[in-house]
Amino acid sequence: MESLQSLRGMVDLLPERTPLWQHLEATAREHFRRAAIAEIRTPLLEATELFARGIGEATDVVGKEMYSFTDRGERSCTLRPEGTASVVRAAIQHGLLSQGPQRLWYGGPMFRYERPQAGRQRQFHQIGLELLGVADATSDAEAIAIAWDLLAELGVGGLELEINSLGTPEDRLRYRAELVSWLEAHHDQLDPDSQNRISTNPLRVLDSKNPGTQALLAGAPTLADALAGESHERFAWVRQALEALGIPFVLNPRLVRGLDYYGHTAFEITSNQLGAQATVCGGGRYDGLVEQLGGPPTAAVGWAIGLERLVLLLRQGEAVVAGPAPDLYVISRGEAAACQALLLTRQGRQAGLVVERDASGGAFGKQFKRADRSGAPWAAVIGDDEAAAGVAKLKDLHGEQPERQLPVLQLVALVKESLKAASPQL
RNA sequence: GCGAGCGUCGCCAAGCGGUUAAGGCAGCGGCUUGUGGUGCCGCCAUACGGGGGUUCGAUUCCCCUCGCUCGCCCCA
Repeated sequence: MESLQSLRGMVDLLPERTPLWQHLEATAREHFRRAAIAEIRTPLLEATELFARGIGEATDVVGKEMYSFTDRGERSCTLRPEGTASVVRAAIQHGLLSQGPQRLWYGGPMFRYERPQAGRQRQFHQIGLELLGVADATSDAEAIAIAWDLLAELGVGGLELEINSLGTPEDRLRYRAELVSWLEAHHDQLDPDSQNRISTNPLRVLDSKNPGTQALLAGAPTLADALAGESHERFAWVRQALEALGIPFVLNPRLVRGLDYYGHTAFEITSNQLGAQATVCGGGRYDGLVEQLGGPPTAAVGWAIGLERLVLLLRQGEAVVAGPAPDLYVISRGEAAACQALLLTRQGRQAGLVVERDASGGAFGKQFKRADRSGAPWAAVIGDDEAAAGVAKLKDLHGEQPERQLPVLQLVALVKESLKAASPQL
């Protein structure tokens, strides 16, 4: 038989890696708990229209990166490419917004049909925060602070927070018109990609990586100049709040987010150690989205962290999280002994111990070899004699304590005692 | 969607036109038929991603294809 492989861009997370992921998820959960943010879980599959309306028809994500198909009921369905649209949809659908501001987080897989490369997969994982129904500038800073502190606690160094203001929809419309006419006037000096974007998504020309274009852009009208006075004031408040919190940031007037729903504050947290995909966390304010998806006018701000990229950074810092070693490794030989060993194993587990049982039935020598490799401090040995007597031998694998023979319940209690002595906080 | 590099055992990796296709790690078995961590011995790719071609002969050269990796685009 020909063997099968996972689909392109779909990655298996092997047992060696899962402890690190669990650590990361647990840390994130704890930060959300302390920030009084509740978890929301929404389906992976949504109506295609949700993303078309929410993210924007003209964006790359919607235009060419979605996993869409028609189901048996002739509905166009899409595997979610991001989390915000679903969360907003759920909040509207269940009337959450009439119950006051919603502080929500989510996590899980997202799907985008792209060419895989460093820090980019077709199925990838995000955790994200959405604050719905909060309009004040300090909430923007609060959202950023939660992300910043989480990344800091995980031990990710060398991060940079970049912020910008995209202003109101009117600001952007006005600026867009200015920029387009300027770009058209300089059409011949632009790189081909940027020339195309004049008609598709002119704001994105601003963060072109083409050096010639970047140099040229120095003379282009800036978004900051196009902002109305109120937008300016609002952005000043956000910066002031960040300063008050002691969170360092750099202004990046060229920072333009690729999803249509962003306005006012936009930010990214980047690392120079990630290769081409430098953004670990991206987010901003999206005051118009709820209404656009059929809900009441609702101000909102949020972000998402890419877990694969985070893991990349953590692994560079050698932040290795070891899997758990068992407290007790159970060895047996013979049918009656195996049964007794299983009983001991279960009693140990019921008492809260981590117990691994060797089911090979092989030579004791081999079983001890595996016991040693498991890292367990104790081994319990049951052969025919012990099985007949209803006892087990307890062997100290790390220390020098002599081997003892005792009834299984006492053995479990003894191992528990020894662990308590080793780490009193248990 | 475009560009570049790479594909030899579960992992790392030599071989670069004729080899029994090295070696290391892991795994399995034994020395040690009931006691580990060391050591020693044995086993572990008719097979070099797949398909064509060139050649007396191809893992080694050429073409196609698939996959991986990195970059562009885009984004977390």
